[in-house]
This record gives sequence, C-alpha cells and structure tokens, in this order.
Amino acid sequence: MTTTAHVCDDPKSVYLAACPCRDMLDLLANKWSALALGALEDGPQRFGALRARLQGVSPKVLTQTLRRLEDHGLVDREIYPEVPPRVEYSLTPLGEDACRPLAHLRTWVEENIERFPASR
Amino acid sequence: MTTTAHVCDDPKSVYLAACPCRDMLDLLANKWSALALGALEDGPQRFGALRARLQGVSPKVLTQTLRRLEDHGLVDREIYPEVPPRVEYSLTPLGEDACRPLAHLRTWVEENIERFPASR
DNA sequence: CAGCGATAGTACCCAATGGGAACTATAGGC
DNA sequence: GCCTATAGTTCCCATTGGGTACTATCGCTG
Repeated sequence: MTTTAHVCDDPKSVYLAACPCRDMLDLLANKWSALALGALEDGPQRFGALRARLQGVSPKVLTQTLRRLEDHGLVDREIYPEVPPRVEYSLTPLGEDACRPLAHLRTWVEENIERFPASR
Repeated sequence: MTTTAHVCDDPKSVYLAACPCRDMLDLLANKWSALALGALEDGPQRFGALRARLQGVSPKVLTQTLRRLEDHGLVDREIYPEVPPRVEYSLTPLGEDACRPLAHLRTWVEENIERFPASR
C-alpha cells in the first residue's frame, strides 16, 4: 500500500483517518489506559497493586491494557524471576509525558462531576 | 439501590468503580467523543460537516457519539424543520469546558507522535 | 511428603460495542 | 416523474470488552 510510505509528508492530525496520530489518540483516549498511566505516576507498581487501584478492572483487561501501553513505549515491564512471580510496571519518559494531559482530563472530570445532569 | 442515594458522601475519584466520575471519564476518554467535541469548538456544525471532519466515522457511530454527548449535557442538538433536514450541533457551556483537557490531549498526541516507536 | 497460599497471568466463553453498507423520508428542481 | 440532498435508521457481522475459572511455581505448614 502506498499509504504507509509517505505518511511523514502529511500534516499530523488526529482528524485524518490514516495518520498514526489517530491510533495514538485511540490508545490514550481510553478509560483503562488513562487510569493505568495515572496510577503509575506514583512510581513503579506490581500487577496486583494496579489491579487493586483500578477498581473494577478484570485481570484480562488489565493485562491487555498494560501490554498495549508497553508495545507503544509508554510503560516498561520488568519481570523478576521469583516465586511467586513478581512483575513491576513503570512509566517510560514518554509515558510520563503522556500523563500530563491525561491527569488534566481526570481532574477535570472529578472537579466538574456535579455539573453533569446524569449524575444528579 | 443504596448506591445512588449518598454518592455525594464518597470522595469523588475516577478510580472508584461506583463513582459517577468513572462513567464521565469513560464518555470523554473516547476517540470519537474527543474528536467530535474538538470539531465543535469551531462553532455549531451540521451532521454532514462533522461527518466530513471526523474522517473514517460511520454515520451510525457518529449519531451514537453525538447522542451520548447530548444526553450528558455536553452538546446541544437543534433541529430545523426544513427539507432536506438540517440539524445543528453545538457545545453547551459544560461542553466548552470539557474541550480544554481534550484539546491538550489531542495536541499532545500530534506534537509527540514522532516519539512513538510504532509510528516509525 | 501432601496439600496450601501467593502472584501474574492465560483460556474460555459470552455480551456489548464498533463499524460498514444499504435503506428511508421529504420536497424542490429538472 | 425522477433525481438530489440531508440526517439519520436498520441490519448484519467482526472486533473488542469483560468475567470466571484455571494454571504454573515454589516455599511453607502440618
């Protein structure tokens, strides 16, 4: 396909379906991604700790979310060869930077929740 | 159920599964919601115009997205009784405010897209 | 030495959602 | 009488989301 070849010539915009920005927005504009990255702002954490903080997340979905973030270079996954297993997740520099807009979003929601008609 | 009654006593956090913040985050942390609200920042627009700006969106999904935003008080939907039909979508004050964190997220993605390994 | 517990998942299954193509109603213009 | 334009809706299917149950491993306990 010719689409993958000269993407760099295109203006980068999340509004263009073929732009990689679209995929990144899809990754970050996601409930569990936003929560997982926010939790990792406090420092490296184990799978079980993340699962406890992200109330309501199932282990499968948490694994999917973390793997996707890892694949895109937002989190690191370190496996310690111990028994029982220990795996620590942490933010990469890119992940730390991505946390800022996501933190804005989370705090905006919490500060403005009263204004939403559905929540009254 | 007792959960709806004294929600206001709970600390508001997107990390609590039962908090209404969680639903709002789910609404806003969504690709199409973020794009639709961003498009409406330029002023009221018709369905067809939004469909053209949000490249790749199907009419069904766009309708779903806009209805959901309308139900939560983020956008207004005005129907003009004309033929062919004309429907204009616009931001409510709450929707305008919600645009700020979403705009940060969109621009952060566009400005940092080169740093993502998957896009190289 | 046979269970038991702890951790980080995976396997399996089902429901919800995402998403596309085709269809609808209406009135003006040709 | 037919074509066009608009804002959807309907139907269908593939993908994803999501929950529950299960697994592997080793130290510890009885």
